Amino acid sequence: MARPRKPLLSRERIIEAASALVDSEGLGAVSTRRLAAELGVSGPSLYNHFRNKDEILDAVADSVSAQVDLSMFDESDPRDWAAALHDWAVSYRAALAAHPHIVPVLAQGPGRRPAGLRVADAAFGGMVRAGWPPAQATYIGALTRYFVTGSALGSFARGFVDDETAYDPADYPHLGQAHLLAEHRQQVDEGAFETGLRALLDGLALQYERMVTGSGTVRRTPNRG
Amino acid sequence: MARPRKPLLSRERIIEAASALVDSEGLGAVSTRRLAAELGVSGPSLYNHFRNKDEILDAVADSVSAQVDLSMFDESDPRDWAAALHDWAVSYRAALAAHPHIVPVLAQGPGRRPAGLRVADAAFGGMVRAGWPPAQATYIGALTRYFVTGSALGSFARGFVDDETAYDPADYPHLGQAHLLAEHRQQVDEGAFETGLRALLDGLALQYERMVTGSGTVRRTPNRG
DNA sequence: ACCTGAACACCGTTCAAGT
DNA sequence: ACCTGAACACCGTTCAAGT
Repeated sequence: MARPRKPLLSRERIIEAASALVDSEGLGAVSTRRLAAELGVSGPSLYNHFRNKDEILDAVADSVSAQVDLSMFDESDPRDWAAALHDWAVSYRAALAAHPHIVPVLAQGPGRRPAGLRVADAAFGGMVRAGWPPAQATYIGALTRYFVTGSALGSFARGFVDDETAYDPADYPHLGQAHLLAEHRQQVDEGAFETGLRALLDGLALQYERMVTGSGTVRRTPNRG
Repeated sequence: MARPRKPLLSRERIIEAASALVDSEGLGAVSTRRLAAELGVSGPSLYNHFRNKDEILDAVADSVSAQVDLSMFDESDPRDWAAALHDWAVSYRAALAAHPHIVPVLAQGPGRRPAGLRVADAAFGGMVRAGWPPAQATYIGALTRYFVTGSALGSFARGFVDDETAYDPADYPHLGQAHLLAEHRQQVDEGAFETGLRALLDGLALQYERMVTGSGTVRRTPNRG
C-alpha cells in the first residue's frame, strides 16, 4: 500500500498515541518508529503530519494545557482574585500531575502553543482586572507556574527510595524516616502543595493589602508591620 | 593502545565533561559517544566508570546539588527559620539556574544521590529545630523544592517568543506586550522568584504564628483573623 | 584494571518511488 | 496528498580481545 483513499493518520490520532505512550512509559519511550508502529504505519509517515518529533511532543504538551480550567477568571468577581488564583492553581496542577512525564516540555513555556497561551492570557488578565499592576500580574502568573510545574514535575515523596538502609543516620541525621515517604506519597505531595499554595495566597494577600493601602485607596487598616 | 599505565578517565573527569556538555548544548547533546570523544577515548570506555548513561547524568545532577549552600541551617538561631529558609531558597535557585538543563534530572528527587540527600537533610533538620512538626517540616522542604525547581526549570520570560506578530489580540486579549518579555528576561524571572519567595515566607510565618499560639505556647498575640 | 574495535538493536530524518 | 522502503548518520550497551 502506498497511499490509501482515506488517510491512515491525522494529527489528532498521532497526538493521542504519543500522549498514551508518554504517560505509560515516559518521554524516553517515544521514538518516531515506536509511535508509528503503535499507529500501524511506518516511521516516516509521521512526517506528513508533523515537521519533526519535537513538534509532536509540543502538541502533546499543548493538549495537556488545554485541560486546565480557566473559567474562574471570567466568571468570578475580580475582587475574588485570590479564590480564582487558588482554583486555577489546583486545576493547573491536576492537569499536569496527570501527565508528569510531559512537564519538562510544558515547562519550557507556551511559545506559540495555543492552549498554553490561553492559560497565560487568562491568568494575567484575571490579575490585571483585580487591580494588580501589569508587572505584578506577570510575576503572579510566573510564580504560580513555577510552583505548579515544580510540584507536577516530580513527586517529592517518590524522590526518596523505599529502603530502610538507604539513609545512614551518620550521614543524614534527620532522614531516619525518609524511607517511609514513598508509602505516604499522595498525602505528602498533596500536603506540600496545599501548604505551599495556602502560603503563597496568604503572602500575596498581604502584598495586595499593602499595595492598596499604600496607593491611597484605603480599604481597611493594615494589621501587620 | 589498550590499557594505559595511568587511567585516562576518572569519574570526576567524566562528570566535568558531561556537565559542560549539558550546560552548553543541553541534555539532548549528551551521548556516550560524543562525551567519550570530548574526553579523547572511545565510547565504551565510559562503562568502566559508570554503569550506564543515566548514572552519569545522576552524577552531574548531584554535582549541582553539592553547590547549594546549607550553612544557614547550622549557623543560625533556630528561631530565624524564615531567614534561613529564604537564604536556602536563594542559594538553591542560584545553583540550579546556573545549570537549567539538568533540572529535570535533579527534580526526580535525591534517591541515593549524596549531595541531594544532604540538601534534604539540612532543610528538614533546620525546620524541625525551629519547632515545626515533622509533617510540616517535610511539606516546607517539598514546597520550597517545588518552587525552586519550577523557577529554574524554564525561564518564564523566555517561554514567550520575541515576535510582535506571534500573539494575536483577537486570540489572546491580554498578551499584547508578551513579546517584550524576552528582552526583560532577567528582571521578570527574578521579580517573579522574589515575589513568590516573599509570599511563601510571609504565608508560612502566618501558619507558624497560628501553630504556636494555638498550641498554648503564646509568643505574641495574633494580629490576623 | 582499563581501554579498544566490532557488533547488536536501536534512533531521527530525508528522499525517491508508488498510488 | 499520503504512504512506503531504503538509506544515512547517528544512538546505548555488550563483549571478547588486548595489555
